[in-house]
Amino acid sequence: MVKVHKCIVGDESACSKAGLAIRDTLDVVGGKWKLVLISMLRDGKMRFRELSRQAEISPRILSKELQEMEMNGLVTRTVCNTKPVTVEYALTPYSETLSEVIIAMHKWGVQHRKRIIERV
Amino acid sequence: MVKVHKCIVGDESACSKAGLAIRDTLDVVGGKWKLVLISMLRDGKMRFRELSRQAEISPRILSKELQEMEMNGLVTRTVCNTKPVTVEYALTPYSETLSEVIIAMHKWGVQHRKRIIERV
DNA sequence: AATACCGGTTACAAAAAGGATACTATATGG
DNA sequence: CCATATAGTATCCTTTTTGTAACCGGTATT
Repeated sequence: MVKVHKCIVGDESACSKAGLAIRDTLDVVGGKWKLVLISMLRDGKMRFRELSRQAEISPRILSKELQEMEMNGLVTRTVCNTKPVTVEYALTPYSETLSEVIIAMHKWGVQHRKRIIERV
Repeated sequence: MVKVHKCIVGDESACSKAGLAIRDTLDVVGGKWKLVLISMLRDGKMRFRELSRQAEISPRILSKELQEMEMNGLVTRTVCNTKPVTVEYALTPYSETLSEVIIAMHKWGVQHRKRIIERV
């Protein structure tokens, strides 16, 4: 399940110009939910239902997203021996390499919202 | 065409937990192409065909993406009085507020690719 | 006239993403 | 026995996104 874009050797310029690195990142963390979920999990581990409710994401999609993120080494899935079985999702250390991205996007979202609202 | 997510007043916690700011950012700059195009335009203005060829993006999609980015104040479109009419697309000053995001994603893409390749 | 380049648009098709609903199975409390 | 809660899965369907191919109007070259 390794995803990296083809890059012709010696064609560095074209590759970098076409935003190869950006596309690699988007392959792992693109889409509507992954960055949002990671952002939420930064406050601490959460259970499936909890994530589903707070993000308002359907179980089907949530399940799929979490599996993909697990495969990419971004989250761990832990089954707990509780009365009704619960499952905890938590970020891995590797996911912390994404913090710059998350923080930058969070900051931008906040300032952009201000910009939009202030000029009503 | 203003896009910001609803946020119930006084419900700050739930909103921030659900990654509201991240979603706002993704609304403007999410999808397969916008960040790639901005990243390319950071090296200087480009014409329509140039962008289309280098990014390997079809004219239809490119046109749509550029229009959306123009509406969001991220790029400018300038028609030039040349032999066959050419059109230049360039980043706006506002788009520079995205540079942290772009740089972070670029860096992550590069390091992630390394990580993937080194453990073949 | 024929060709080719520019910046697109139109019509159509395919694929990916997302969502609604119901349902599995286990277990607790009433 | 019934309701509720847990974590999902299965099925079906709609929406969004992306792509392909052809084409237009204009200009320049051959």
